[in-house]
Amino acid sequence: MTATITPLRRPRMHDEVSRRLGAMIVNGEVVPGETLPNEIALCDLFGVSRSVIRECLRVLATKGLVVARARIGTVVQTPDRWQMMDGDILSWMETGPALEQLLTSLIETRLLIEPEAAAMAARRARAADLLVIETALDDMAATEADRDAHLEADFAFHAAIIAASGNVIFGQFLGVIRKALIESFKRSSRNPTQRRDALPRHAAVFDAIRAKDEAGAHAAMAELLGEAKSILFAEMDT
Amino acid sequence: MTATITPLRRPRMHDEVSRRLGAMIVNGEVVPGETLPNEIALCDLFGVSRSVIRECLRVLATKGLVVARARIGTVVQTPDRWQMMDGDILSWMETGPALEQLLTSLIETRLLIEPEAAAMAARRARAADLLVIETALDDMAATEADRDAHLEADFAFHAAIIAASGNVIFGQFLGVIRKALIESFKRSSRNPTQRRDALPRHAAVFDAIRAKDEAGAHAAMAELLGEAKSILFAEMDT
DNA sequence: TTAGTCAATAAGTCTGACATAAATATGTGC
DNA sequence: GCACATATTTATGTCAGACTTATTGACTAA
Repeated sequence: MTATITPLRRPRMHDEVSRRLGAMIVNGEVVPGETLPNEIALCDLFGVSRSVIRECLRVLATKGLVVARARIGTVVQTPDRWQMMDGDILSWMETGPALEQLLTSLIETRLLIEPEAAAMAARRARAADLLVIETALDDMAATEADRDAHLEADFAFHAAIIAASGNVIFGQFLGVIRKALIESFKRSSRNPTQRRDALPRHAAVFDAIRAKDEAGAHAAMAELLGEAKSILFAEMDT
Repeated sequence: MTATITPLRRPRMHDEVSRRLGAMIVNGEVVPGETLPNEIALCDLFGVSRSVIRECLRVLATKGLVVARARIGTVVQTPDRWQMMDGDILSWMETGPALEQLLTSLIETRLLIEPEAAAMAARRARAADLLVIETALDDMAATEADRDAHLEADFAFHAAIIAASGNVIFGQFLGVIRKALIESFKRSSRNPTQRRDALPRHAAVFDAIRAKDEAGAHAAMAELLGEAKSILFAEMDT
């Protein structure tokens, strides 16, 4: 029995159509500046009603991929307007330079944010925060046999530290990072690499936070991520 | 003639309804876990058709504010699912603890990201990148009389450095930061404070980048933002 | 030229119907 | 009386077709 079970929502037409249309855009099959076929034409193309098409276009517009204007049509936007922090855009991207740039940017940002979050946690963490972090650490130790559950506990550890940092923006990141890692593992169709000394490295971060050692927490997290970084880059090169 | 004129799109019903419904959610008038009135009831409440209501709910769902489930209804999500990097959520929030926490988080993140971006720009910037930064700097000098244009050039300066860093995620931030600052100025209904020595400080950042002095660029940007930070906090206290 | 008018087009809105998923109620056999 | 299967209810999801409105580009008159 796997540890994490996704709620498994039923398929909705507009989700599928959004995915396909969105993928066409983020993969450059439709160039920015270009206008999509009009709504009626899209109905014919996808074989769905106009309601479905319109809801898709609303979704894509909310993600910044397109803008709809009367009489003009729905025009594709330049990538700088895309909401990259939305996990969907990431998962719609096919392997290629654009995805690689996005992943590299995400990793760079993570390397910047998480050590700082650990330092902030060391400064601000309350007893309850520490307990959540420690629980995640215990879960990691207890689930070394079950890869999925172990990975889940690993994420929970990082999430707990970021939560303890008190910065709500940092939390948004981890969500995207998580999706990026899962996507990355899915594509390379092999299980996440797990180093033997991962656990003590995680524990080192926790110890520093508990000791309110800001610099130590920063360094320990940087150390931990340096490892994660090389692993992900190895995945990407596959 | 002001420098920046917004395109001035026509009003769309579902934009207005999204704004109102979204504001109700982000301001806690509807508690996470609670289900909204069903679509028919919302039609009556807002006096619009179901198409409009449905497109709104799709927008709010895309922003992570709600999730729609058959038979259950549309249920409000907890804030950790909200796409905080979306500028709308920020601008829908009324003054209060939640907004203040979000702004504080954004500023903390900015203080972390921009100096790093400057350092990366110092390492990676090509001639074309430097030219864009320098042009923005010249614009700042040339528009000291016109506040709007000056602020615009200021943003362009930061945007150019972030673009030169080559990190696409950093760019997403500046978009939100920009909205946050504009909102902040709008609410306090006074013009952005501008220090007399702002220009030389900006120039110092550019000089360090041009000289490929990573540490210097980092420090100069941190210095510049330390100032910006105190200004924004002063605005918030008003 | 310039300004005003008009037709064409695509998004935006409205209406009403039916399909489908899921929680609740109802019934049936043991 | 209990467990399991079935029906009902209720909300979202989808469909169809009509009408409205904004915007452009072409046409026309001063």
